[in-house]
Amino acid sequence: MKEIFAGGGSAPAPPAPAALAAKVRTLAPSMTRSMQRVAEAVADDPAGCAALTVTGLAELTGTSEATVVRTARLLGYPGYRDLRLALAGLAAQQQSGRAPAITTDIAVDDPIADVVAKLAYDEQQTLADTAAGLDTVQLAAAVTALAGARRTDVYGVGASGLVAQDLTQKLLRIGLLAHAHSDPHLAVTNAVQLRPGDVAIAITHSGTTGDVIEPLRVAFEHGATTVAVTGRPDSPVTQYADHVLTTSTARESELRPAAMSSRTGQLLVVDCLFVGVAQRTYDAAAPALAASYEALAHRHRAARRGP
Amino acid sequence: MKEIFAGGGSAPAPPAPAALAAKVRTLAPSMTRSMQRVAEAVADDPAGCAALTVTGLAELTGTSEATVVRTARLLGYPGYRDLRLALAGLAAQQQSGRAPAITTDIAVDDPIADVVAKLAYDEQQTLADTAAGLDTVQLAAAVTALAGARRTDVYGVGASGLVAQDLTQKLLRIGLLAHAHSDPHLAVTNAVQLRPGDVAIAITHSGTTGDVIEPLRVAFEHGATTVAVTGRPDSPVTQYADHVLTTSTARESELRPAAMSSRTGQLLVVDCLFVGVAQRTYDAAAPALAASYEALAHRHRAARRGP
DNA sequence: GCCGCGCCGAAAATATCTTTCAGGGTGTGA
DNA sequence: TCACACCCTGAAAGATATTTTCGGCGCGGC
Repeated sequence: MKEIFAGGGSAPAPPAPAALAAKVRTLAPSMTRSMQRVAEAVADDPAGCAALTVTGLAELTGTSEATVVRTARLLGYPGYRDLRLALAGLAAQQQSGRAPAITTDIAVDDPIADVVAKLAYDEQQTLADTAAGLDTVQLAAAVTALAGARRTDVYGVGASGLVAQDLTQKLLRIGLLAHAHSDPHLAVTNAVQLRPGDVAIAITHSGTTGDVIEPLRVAFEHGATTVAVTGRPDSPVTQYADHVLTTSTARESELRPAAMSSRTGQLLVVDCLFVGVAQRTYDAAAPALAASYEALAHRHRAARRGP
Repeated sequence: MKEIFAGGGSAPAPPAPAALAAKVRTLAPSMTRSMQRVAEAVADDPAGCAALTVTGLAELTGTSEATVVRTARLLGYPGYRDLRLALAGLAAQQQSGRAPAITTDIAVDDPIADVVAKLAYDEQQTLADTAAGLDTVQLAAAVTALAGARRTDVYGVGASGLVAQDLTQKLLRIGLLAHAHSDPHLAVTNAVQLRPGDVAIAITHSGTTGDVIEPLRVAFEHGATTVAVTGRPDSPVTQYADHVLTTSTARESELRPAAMSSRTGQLLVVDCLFVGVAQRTYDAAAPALAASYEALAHRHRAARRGP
């Protein structure tokens, strides 16, 4: 984190320290075939690849040096040299730290205890990857925009719609004006009302959901500050986003649809946004939170025991 | 050239992985003045040195490249390149080792990066705790009931309402008849329709939410199989629950409302239920999942590039 | 004071990494 | 169906980084 370059234009993208496996999964879909081979080799055996030179890795993956360098660039490093360094770090972490654990997928005949263990592990992994890959500069910018917004609209459909609602509920609790839209038509008609100083947030894992992109585009063109929460930082939705917050993409499969693991990462991002805003507006947020808690008290029955 | 084979027979010592600081101290007495300066710099700030080239490190220590290489050799590495790799690994290890220090609560003035780390850590903890505390027998029973249910009603209000909707969405996707109720009146009027063989699920963290307990009670009294997903296994809601699924309760505080961490555990339970049911009804669930995926395809825009 | 020993750094030699450029494949539009 | 354009891909040239070589210089012994 203390990297030398203070540089800093728009998106310097800090070289991932240990969020590499996550980044590979996140960016893999936007890679060409050859680059995917390289990325796969790297994610598969960080230690082994760290011991290889560009030429070695190129030969191993049956590609050329140029492709290896290109892949390193795509992953956010200045060149292969730095990727190799990060790889060595990752290898060390893996060796010393946690066990590789359960790498297998969920099978149809897995006992229920295994299902629990695998799902829990997977979601933990998603959280760790998302946290590691989250661009705190973008996050801070989004928080600032939210904290000062006149109103905030959040777009999401399907599973992401629930995440949108979750964010809205939280923001309302601290006194902010927020609304979640899952109806594409209403979303667009509302987006037209937005103006500079307002905030629009689109939540979509694939980044290609037209029903969510469209209102964000409208909001963007009306001058609102736009934020995209997506698992694909190069997807269409980011075209209209001032700030992009990337969630991790975990393995998915037949019994484990994308919606399941993506949701976990999205919720973490949403929580971060919420806490960030609550910090910024603490004087107003704290009493608002207390008040909303108080207001619900009478709807709870006394517990048999306990506090 | 020598990169490939570790060569052989009488290799005196494999490159130290992390025992570098110790090695420096051990070998320091046998070093020349210049080499000591290099070794000291390396032991002092592995991360910083890993970012430097031979020339950079030589300048930093006021020595020459040759000396740096000689030092690397003395420490047991083939050359500076490999020392640097080990250094990067060491730095990564040190950094990750520092991570568990985030046991403290989120403060108002925490930098955003800390917020992300703390939230992620907390939610991971919640997942681990929930997975560990989940009664697989109860879970299996609930899955069996769900898989054979004529219809399923899920009750939840507030943040838990979103979890209820999440479960409903999933069950619908695999062809089960499910409905989420967050309106207490409608929930009760629907609960009256339930009969043996049907399933009712109540989701409430505190276990004391009257709006959720009431419909579950009605369902229970009408002979439906009832399930409670709650953080308090001894709370009122469990009175009317045939099966109780316990979620973990993480720390909460002013800036971290209960809704945030409880939701994570609830979603894990919901995911487990879903996967469990999908396993049991695989022959019907798999094509249903595929179909729902297919149905959405045309609502996605093409990504900028693809595999 | 002279000599030998070995540490030290500048510069050459080599390996490694990066960039450039042109060939080839793929999908698209006519 | 054919032609076009785009973009992936790898070979080789160009730039950096690392390693080796070699001669100077200080230090202690005689």
